[in-house]
Amino acid sequence: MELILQNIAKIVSLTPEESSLFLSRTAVHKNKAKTVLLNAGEICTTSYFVNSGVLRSFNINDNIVEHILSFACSGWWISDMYSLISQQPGNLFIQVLEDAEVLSLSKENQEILFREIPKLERFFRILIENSLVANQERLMDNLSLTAEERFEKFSRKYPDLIQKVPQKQIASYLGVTPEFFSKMKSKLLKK
Amino acid sequence: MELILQNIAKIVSLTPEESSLFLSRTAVHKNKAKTVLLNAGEICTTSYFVNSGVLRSFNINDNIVEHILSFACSGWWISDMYSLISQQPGNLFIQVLEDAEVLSLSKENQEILFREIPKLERFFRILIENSLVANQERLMDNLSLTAEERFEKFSRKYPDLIQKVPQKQIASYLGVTPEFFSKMKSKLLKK
DNA sequence: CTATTTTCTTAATCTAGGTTAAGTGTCTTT
DNA sequence: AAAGACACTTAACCTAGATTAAGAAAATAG
Repeated sequence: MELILQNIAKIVSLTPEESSLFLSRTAVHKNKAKTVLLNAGEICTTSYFVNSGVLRSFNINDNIVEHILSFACSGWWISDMYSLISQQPGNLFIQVLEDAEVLSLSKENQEILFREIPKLERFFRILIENSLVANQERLMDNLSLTAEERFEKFSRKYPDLIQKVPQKQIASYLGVTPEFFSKMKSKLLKK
Repeated sequence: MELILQNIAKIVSLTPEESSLFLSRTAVHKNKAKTVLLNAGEICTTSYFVNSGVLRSFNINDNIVEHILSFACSGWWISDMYSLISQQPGNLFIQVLEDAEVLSLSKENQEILFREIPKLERFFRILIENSLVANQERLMDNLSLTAEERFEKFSRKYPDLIQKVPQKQIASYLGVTPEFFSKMKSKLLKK
C-alpha cells in the first residue's frame, strides 16, 4: 500500500474512494541525485512527499554559504512553505541528495482536496503542528546547546541520515563549518 | 468588536451565531505582570490569545539560563504547542511581562469547535502555517546572521517590543548575553 | 521616601567556533 | 585508468560573543 496513504491513516481515516481521489490529485516522479526541484527566487507551487531517497532544502547567503533548513527522507514532506503560502519568490532551494521517488501535490490540488475531503485539512493541520514543534525545539537547541550537544542529539534522532548524507551537509544543518565539524568529530572519537 | 473576531475574519468568515459560539467557548482573564500562566513540567491545556499587554514563553536550561521562544503582544497567540498537542509535560514557562488581558481557549474546547465549525480548523491551520514560516525564518537567521544583524531585523520587525520589554529579554530572544547585547547596542549608537 | 531588587553598563579576560590554507582521500566522468 | 571534482582532515591563527566582576541606574516594594 502507498506510503502516503499509510501516513495519512495514522492521523485521519479515509474511505477507499477518498484515498484514490487523493492519489489522483498527486503525481509520482523519480529524480536523480543533484536534481534541483526548486530554485531560490522561484515561486513554489508544490509540496513534495518522499517515497524513497533523500532531499534537502537550503538557502545560500551573501557569502556563498549554504544553510540547510531541512532534510527529507522516506515518509517526510518538503517544500518552501513561505513561498508556497504567500506565492512570493522564496529563497530556498530544494534538491535531491540521494536518488528519490517523490510524490508531488500542487497548491491548487491541495486546496481542492481540502474542499473535497475536509478531513485532509485536519491531516495537514496536524502535520504542520508537528513541524512547528520540531522547529521550535531545534531553534531552542540552537540557542542553548553547544555544537557537540546538537550533533549528539542529531545522531540519536536521525542515525540513518548520518550514514546517507555527506558530513558537510550535517555540519551545515547544525550551523557549524565543515572544518569545525571534522575537528569536533575526531575529538568525540578519541573519547 | 472583539479583537479575536477581527483576526479570525481576516482569514475565514463566521456568521454571528458562529462568532458567539466561538466566544462562548473561551474565557477572558486579566493578569498582572510577572504572573506565570504555565510552568515547565506541567501539561499545557490551553492556548492564550493576547487582547492587550505582553507575554513571553521561555525555557530554562541546566545553567539557569533563560531562552525566550516567543513574545506575544496584542493579537498574538501563545502556548506550549509541544505540550498542548502531546499532552506531555513541557519545558516552557509562559509568563506575563506587561499587565495583560488574555483570552484562553482550552484544548478540549478547541477540538469541540473544530467539529462544530470546520472553518475554524482552516483558521488554525493557516495560523500555524504562518507560525511555522516565521519560525523557519528565525532559525535560518540564527544560522546565518550575526547578532547585530539579528538585532537590526528584530528592531524593524517589532519596534514596539523594543520599548516595552526589558532589553535582557530581547538579548535572550536573539541568543546573546545581556552583557554582549549592551556592548553591541552602545557600539551601534556610536555609528 | 527609603530600601531592596532588578536591570543596565563597562571592562578585562577567555573560548567555541570561524577562517585560511595546504594536503589527502574518494567519487564521478570520460 | 586518468583527470577532475568533490569531500574530508589537520593545523595555525583569528574573532564574535561568553564569562566574571563590579558599579551605576532604574524600577518596585514596603
